[in-house]
Amino acid sequence: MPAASRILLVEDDPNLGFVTQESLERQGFEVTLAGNGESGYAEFAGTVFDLCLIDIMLPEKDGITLARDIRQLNPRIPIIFVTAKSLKEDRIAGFKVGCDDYIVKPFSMEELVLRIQAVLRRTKPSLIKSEQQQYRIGSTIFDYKNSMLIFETNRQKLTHKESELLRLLCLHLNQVLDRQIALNLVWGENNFFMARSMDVYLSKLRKYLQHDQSVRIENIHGKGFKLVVESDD
Amino acid sequence: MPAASRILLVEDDPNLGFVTQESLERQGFEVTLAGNGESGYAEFAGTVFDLCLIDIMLPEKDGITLARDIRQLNPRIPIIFVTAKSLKEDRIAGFKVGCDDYIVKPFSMEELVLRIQAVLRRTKPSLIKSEQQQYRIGSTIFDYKNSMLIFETNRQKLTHKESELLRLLCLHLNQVLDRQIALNLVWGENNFFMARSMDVYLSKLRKYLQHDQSVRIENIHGKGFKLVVESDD
DNA sequence: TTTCACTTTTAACATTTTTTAACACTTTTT
DNA sequence: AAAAAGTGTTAAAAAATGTTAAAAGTGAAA
Repeated sequence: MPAASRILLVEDDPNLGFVTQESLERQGFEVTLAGNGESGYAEFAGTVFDLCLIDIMLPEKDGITLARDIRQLNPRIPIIFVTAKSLKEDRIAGFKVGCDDYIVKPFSMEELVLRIQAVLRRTKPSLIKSEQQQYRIGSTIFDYKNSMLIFETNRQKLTHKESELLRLLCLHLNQVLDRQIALNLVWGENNFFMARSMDVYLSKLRKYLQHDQSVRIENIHGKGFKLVVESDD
Repeated sequence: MPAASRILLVEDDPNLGFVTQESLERQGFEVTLAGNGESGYAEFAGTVFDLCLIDIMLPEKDGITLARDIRQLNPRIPIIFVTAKSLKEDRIAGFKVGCDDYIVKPFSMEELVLRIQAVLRRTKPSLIKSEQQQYRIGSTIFDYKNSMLIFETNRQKLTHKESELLRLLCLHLNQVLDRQIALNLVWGENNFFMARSMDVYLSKLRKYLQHDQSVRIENIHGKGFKLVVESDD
């Protein structure tokens, strides 16, 4: 069991800060919360972190400046920016290239956690090497790395999007996967047509899994989807 | 471990300037940022640099003038120009001859870094001598320097473009190589026909590598390609 | 210069992946 | 109950990719 990833969270809104800290700690991260850029910098200078989560709009020392200063200390530290929706396109284009990912307020903890894990998986593979590349869905095996579903002697190759969506469902096994989150993470955007496209993909995944009686993809109306596996204990 | 390459970046847009500086520093370069031609010239006169990255459109002293003045001080310094897309063809043709490479805004940091490395490799081979000239792809050896693929007793000579494309894939081993970036770097332009041409090359590379069961070139629809090597650990 | 060998691009056609449209059905709201 | 919103499914359309072969380009040798 690898040590927990250490996250520096810099957020000036105390409420959002506490809630985020708690949620991330519940997910097994070690989180240090700083309320402004100055103390964020001080924390970073004094401790070793695996990732920084920085609000762009900070009083005094803004997030981008802080990120620059932090990178001065450690050029390779992964940084995720938190931005308000109101930011102009060009401003976004500007900082996009300077960070590993970004998330738009208001965001769900679930999406945040998934983004953090994705960044850590890319940048510090050793930290989450234990992450499984194969998922067991009832008596079906989902080989994510090779985009393959294996049931008895049948092998079904999956396309990239099928594979990404199914992986998200697996990560939420027997829990609800929120529609918006899935759209943001797999399709990158969130409009009517992409939503319909996702429905088509869910239909495909259901077809691939239909031979396995103990498995189904349920819809929670207005919320999302749940990959349900009946336990045969 | 060679010392970091020192880059003089002259860019008047502060946001883009900072972001670019950060990203390059993250890649291990030492970057000095100047906000206009005058201070750029002053910096160059006072310090030793390995490469200059100059925006064409600068207030007061424009990029081309600055480059000329800099070359007066050091005729062999590599220069990369940054240009806006709007520039007229003839203007581009004009400055192309005066620099080692150029990149069109908006660009991705990934592409910029690859271009810088390519220029340094050409002009200051000693600075990145540590760069490997041979890549291991599964049980196949790719000898980039000699444009040769070696598998057991088979040797396959590669053409220049085959070799460049394969090298890019190797640099992104098990990661996605963006289509646009590959096109910009290997073909220099990015249109329908060049894209089709690249597909033909990918097909050729697949054929060369097909004997090696642990190697494949995957397509990520709409994104790019990934050279995947199954680890046999 | 012409020829030859080789590289690269273009064209053509097959296939795969993704999106869009259409229609039936379900759930929630009014 | 009727209307509206949401979902399930299938098929068609559009876009992207894989592959092969012919055409065009290139440079060196005869």
